[in-house]
This record gives sequence, C-alpha cells and structure tokens, in this order.
Amino acid sequence: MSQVKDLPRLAEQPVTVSGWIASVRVHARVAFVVLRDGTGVVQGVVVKSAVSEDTWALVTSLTQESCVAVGGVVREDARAPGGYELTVSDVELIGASDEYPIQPKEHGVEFLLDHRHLWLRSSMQRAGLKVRAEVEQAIHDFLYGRDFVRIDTPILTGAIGESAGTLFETDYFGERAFLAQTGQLYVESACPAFRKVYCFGPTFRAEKSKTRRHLTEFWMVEPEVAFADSNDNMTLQEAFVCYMVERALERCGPELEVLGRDLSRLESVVAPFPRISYCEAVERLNAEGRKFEWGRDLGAVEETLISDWFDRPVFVYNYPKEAKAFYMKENPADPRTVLCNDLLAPDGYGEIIGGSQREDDLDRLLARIREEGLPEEAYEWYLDLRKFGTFPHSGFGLGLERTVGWITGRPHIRELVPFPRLINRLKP
RNA sequence: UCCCGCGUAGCUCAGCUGGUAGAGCAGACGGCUGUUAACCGUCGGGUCGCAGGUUCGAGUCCUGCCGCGGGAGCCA
Repeated sequence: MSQVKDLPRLAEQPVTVSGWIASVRVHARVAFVVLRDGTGVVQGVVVKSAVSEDTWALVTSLTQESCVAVGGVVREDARAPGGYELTVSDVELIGASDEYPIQPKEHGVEFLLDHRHLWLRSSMQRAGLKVRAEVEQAIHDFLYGRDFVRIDTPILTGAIGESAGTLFETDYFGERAFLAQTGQLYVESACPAFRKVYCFGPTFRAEKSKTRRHLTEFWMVEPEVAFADSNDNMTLQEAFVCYMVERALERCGPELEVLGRDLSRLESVVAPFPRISYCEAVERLNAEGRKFEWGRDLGAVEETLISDWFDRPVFVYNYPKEAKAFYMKENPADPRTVLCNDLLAPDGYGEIIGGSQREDDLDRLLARIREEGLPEEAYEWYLDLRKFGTFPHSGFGLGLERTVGWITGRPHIRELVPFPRLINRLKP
C-alpha cells in the first residue's frame, strides 16, 4: 500500500492507496474522487468506460468519509490539486459512511465541538493539531538539548499549587484530593537532584472563564533551573519561544499556509525580546491616557496595549507583590515588588508565560504563606526545600495551547487541543 | 459571578413596523468527459429553545427559565 505523500515519486506506476473520501463529483462518464489518507490528499479520476460496471456503481454511490482502497496509476496532471492524480482502475469499500454530519461549509461552534471526534478530520483542524505536535516535539528537543531532565509530576495531589478556589476536587479513598494546576512545587523538589528539570503535562483549573484564551484542562511545560536568577530565566524563555517558532516555520509551512498565517509576523520573532518593568509599563500606560493605578495586576486590555508597542513577544517583569503568588522572591531593589515576569504574545494572544525567581529564604517564604492565609501544613514538604540546602532558582510555566494558538493565528485556543475541556464541555 | 448578543429544516441562515414558514447546502432520483465547496432539474424534510403573558391573531411584542457565543474578572 502506498501513501499519498509518496505519490509524486511514483509517477506512471500502479499503486493502491487507502483512505477516506473527502468528496465525490460524479459526471456522466467521469467521476472525481478526492481521497485523504492522513499523509495528504489526492484526486482519483474514474473514467466510466475504463472500469467495471460494479466499480462505477460503487464510485457513484460513495459518500463523504467512506473508507476505501483505491487502485490506479499515478499521473502528473496540472489540473489536479497538488499536480498529481490517480487514474483509478478499481475501488474497494472498506467502511461505508452514511450522512456524515460535517459538510465542507460553515458550521457553528457548538455543532463542531459536539462533533469534535469527526471535526478532527477537517483540514484546518489537522493543520492546527499538526503544529501543536511539532511544538510539543520542539519543547522536548530544546530542553533535552540543554541537558534538562524531564520530571513527570503527579496529577492527583493533596498539596495545593496556587489558589485553592480554582481547583477541581475529587475523592481519594475518603480523602480530599485535587487535580494539579501546576507541577511547579514538584519540579522545584527535583531541581537539587538534577539541576535543570522540567515537567510537561495537563493541568486543571476550575476557573469559570469564558474567553478565547481559557481551557479548564490545558498543557503546560514548566522548566526549573538551579542557580538561575530572574534575568537568566527570561533569557531562557526567549530562546525557548524562538526555537518553537523557528521549528514551526521550518517544518509546518504547508500547515501554516492552510491556516492562512501571516508568516512575516512569525519571522520577526527573534531574540532579544523587549523587557519592560511593571513600573515602566504603568507609567507609559498612564502617559498614553489609560488611567491605571500602581499595584493592580494588568488586565487583558492593558496586556494588549503593551504588546502592541512591539513587533514580537514582550517581557513585563517585577510585578507588585500583592498581584502575584506567594512563592516569588522579593525584589531586593524594591521590596514592594517580586522578581517575576510574564511574557505577552503579540496580536492580543496575551500571557503565554508566567515565571519567577523563587523565594529561597525560609522565613520570608513562611511569612508569605501566612500573609496569604494558606494552609501551612500543606506546604511542609515544600518548606523542607528551604531547610535542606536552599539555593537560588527560577522557573516558568508556558501554556501550550495559548502558544500554539498564537503561532497558528487561530481565533480561539480550543481548536489547538484535540478534545478541549471548557466550562460546560466535557464531551466528546 | 457580572455585562452584551443569539436560539427558525440534519447544517448555515432569511423572515421589515404582529396575519400560523422560505433559501442554500446535505439526502433521494434524473441529466451532464475534467470537476476543484462542480453545475442544472425534481422530490421529501419544521411542536420557529421551553413555559407563561399581551392580542381577534405571536417566529415576530413582554416576562421568566434553559442552552450557546463573545467579553470582564482570574490566570497559562
């Protein structure tokens, strides 16, 4: 059996290709059968006088998404999409398909998500998920190439990551358990064992968000590096993001074309990225007439304004303490702030990375936990890391779907995960 | 949780200031040597989201509920 992607090398040769019917156009004496096999799409030409009566009858009755094996000869022909087509001699029906719900036309979001298991076959969806897979591979390759050790962190947890209000709770043999919303505390633990580590997996947030940038289950990669300060952290993020974009440009050209992505917007994504402190950002926002009070966290509107100042992703660093999580290290130069950064993607895609240097001083960390009213006993093991050889370290979390959403230029990140989990959507 | 918008055929939608429903696609049948979401013709297909209300009369106006979409907050 041959694959569609190999057909240009098999010109004038007889082949058999198996796949699914994208469309059939039947005329009086000739029919066109468009076949998708997962490696590509090819048009088969069936001439009535050249095939058996049974074959013609089968071809003219084929429906969208029927699975078939098609035998024929590969021909170069300018009229064929892709330049090559199949002159069909015989067709075998493998699996019939009656009244396939998704038509080659506009559909509503709800309908498409209800049929996500079938929607995956559509060209835009295949392109988006292919880019996702490439970016995932790029993540592993980049970190492997820099001697990071992958640490798989638990999904069922007793400890708490950030804020307790947004956790999915479940029963664990009579005990309360939570689905992990970050693997950070665990990679911090593995840091003294391997120096550079990362985790990459699904995370869960019970936030009732209804925006194009939110999922309740999303994938996050979280590198953590010993002896790295906040600046080192940003430099790593910059190289990391550049590498992902490079890989997408290098290996997903056809997919980005299907998606209609403006490649010049991606080609400008090269280091160094601009770095602007929270204080500078607030100053500039106010100078531009947007009233914004120092101390508040930046909202979606402010993030978009800031990212529009630049042609590539931008770091906003050292936010006020109150706006950020308890584990971030106090800024010695300005104790109102912490050593942290967000990375804002261009074109309104918002925050794709949140990172920080971690608080490595036991007393300060404990004080912060108490200030936030967090359950101290849940963090006992985490505090141990500051008792037994504490060390400066930094890390960050990059949201995969947001990053791929930005790279592909899709309007909503729900399309960049095979089976999105959203508020009100658990199926299919 | 809050704000805005939308629920009409399997799908995407039209239906003006109230007079009990229409198109395209999909499906079935017929026609057409090369189409690119082919085209042309014929046919079948509807508790107008649900429940009340106003009215002689409601898809259309009002109220409530449900569902969906977009945004805010929160975050990646």
